[in-house]
Amino acid sequence: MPPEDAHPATVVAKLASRVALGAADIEAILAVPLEMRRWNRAAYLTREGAPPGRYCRLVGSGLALRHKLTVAGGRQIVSLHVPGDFLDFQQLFLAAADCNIQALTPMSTVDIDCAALRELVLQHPNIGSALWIDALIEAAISREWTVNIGRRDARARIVHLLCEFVVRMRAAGIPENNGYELPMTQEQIGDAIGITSVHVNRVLRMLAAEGLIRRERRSLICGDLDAMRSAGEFNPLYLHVSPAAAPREGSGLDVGQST
Amino acid sequence: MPPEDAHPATVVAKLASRVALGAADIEAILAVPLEMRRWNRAAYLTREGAPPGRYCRLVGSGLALRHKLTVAGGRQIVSLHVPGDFLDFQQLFLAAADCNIQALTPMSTVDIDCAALRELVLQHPNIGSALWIDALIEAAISREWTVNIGRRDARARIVHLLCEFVVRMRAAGIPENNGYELPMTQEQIGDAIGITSVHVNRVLRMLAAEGLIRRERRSLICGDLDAMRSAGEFNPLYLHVSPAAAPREGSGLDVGQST
DNA sequence: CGGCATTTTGATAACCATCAAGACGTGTGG
DNA sequence: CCACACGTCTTGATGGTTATCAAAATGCCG
Repeated sequence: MPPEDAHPATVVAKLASRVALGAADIEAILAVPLEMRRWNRAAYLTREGAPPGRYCRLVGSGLALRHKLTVAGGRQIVSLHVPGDFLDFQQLFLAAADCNIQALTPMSTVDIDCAALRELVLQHPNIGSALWIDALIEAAISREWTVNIGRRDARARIVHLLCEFVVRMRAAGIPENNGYELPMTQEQIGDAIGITSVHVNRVLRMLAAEGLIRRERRSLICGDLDAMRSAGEFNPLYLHVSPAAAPREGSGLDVGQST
Repeated sequence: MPPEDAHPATVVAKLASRVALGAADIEAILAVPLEMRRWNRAAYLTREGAPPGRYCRLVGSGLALRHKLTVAGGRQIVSLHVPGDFLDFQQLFLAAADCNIQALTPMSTVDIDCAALRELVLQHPNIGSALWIDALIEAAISREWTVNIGRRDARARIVHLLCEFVVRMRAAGIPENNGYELPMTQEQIGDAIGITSVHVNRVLRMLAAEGLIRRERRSLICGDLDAMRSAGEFNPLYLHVSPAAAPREGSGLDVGQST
């Protein structure tokens, strides 16, 4: 399933989706050395506390996540990353990673030399803007996760997670194939929304019984999107997807302004 | 209590704390028009959904917070901001605010013209780096809040919040006066860590009975810092405070590398 | 001094965690 | 191709943490 998409065009396309690039920008990007790397499921790309590595990576194909472990042995997944997402801006400017980065599925990354990318960001305003936008959206997503975990019940949390996943996959340009499958185990879902896998199981079968979701193998699929949106209190404003990029009115997950 | 500290030196000092500035950088900063503004307690600086305003602000004195409201009427505070913190990088690059910004105490902000700051960030690599560092640390804090809310019980959550507050105030250079007072109501504390004010009350009196914290008026004060750190599973790595900036070994809140 | 926000306390119930054990599936190796 | 092993899912029983509701006490501010 993961394609062989590791060339510079990936990076150009990613940045161009955020901001208009000039010829000089594109030339500069193409001049930066890139590498593609493949990762097995569950492979660690970075560990908490590790000093910056040589590369700053973005997801080429597949899915990644970041998580932190608590002293008590608990685990909290703090973010999910779809193709096109940068994984570790921290590498560029901070002295240590504050969380673990792990492959959720078999995946590939496009690895950019940190020093070169830092130059690109700091010397080319358009590229700098594009990365700023990415980082700020990531921060907004993180805040919404906090809200989700802090102020919604288990049912709404799961639904909200799924809604966000669908909108982000669409915005990333991943073609839909009878819905998007979220390939997480029930334990991983629990770790993402702050409940136990046992409770995830019970809520999931309730949702399936209601027809809100479908379940296949190790995956979840959105069923009734409109119902999902209201059940999950989902308002995609925080994803800052441009209306142009958000496909299909009436699909139940429009990007509107409503409060 | 809030001083009259709105001149450019505040901004220079803030940025210089993150990265070494050259003469040209400082000159550029000093050339940017600044304004100081005062806010009453509970005043809204920004509302969710609002388009970018003219100014990007940083806290001069006092405390601010950001929060989001849920459809069900709940409220989640997603961040707390101490003097020196930038409040809304989003203004610079995104089309709408994704959460509300509100004054926790009477406070002042240093307001920087957005266009001018954007120029500064994109044209001056050192200044760009400084803001990147700030934004990345803010993101790391947001992730830790997610962990706190998702995977710790009410007692540890409160203690963790207090520990973080102390370290951040110290790092911000706020002089300590028999400990730092966190001036939040029990309802606000509940909204920050995802529990109800009633439960906050019960946990708070337990903590006070143990001597872990002191309570005065509408404030909380750290008592036994070493005990706090372990009770809150607090590891300040994620705050990325440079060891040099972290005062006083043995104070119980050292910035170490331990997992 | 009065009004209002905040804190406090108690009683009850909901939601979710925990523990345990069995069923199911999926991938691997013989 | 089958058998086995292991991860994942499922289910039940029980208990704990926290929410909810209500009301009184306290303290702050004008």
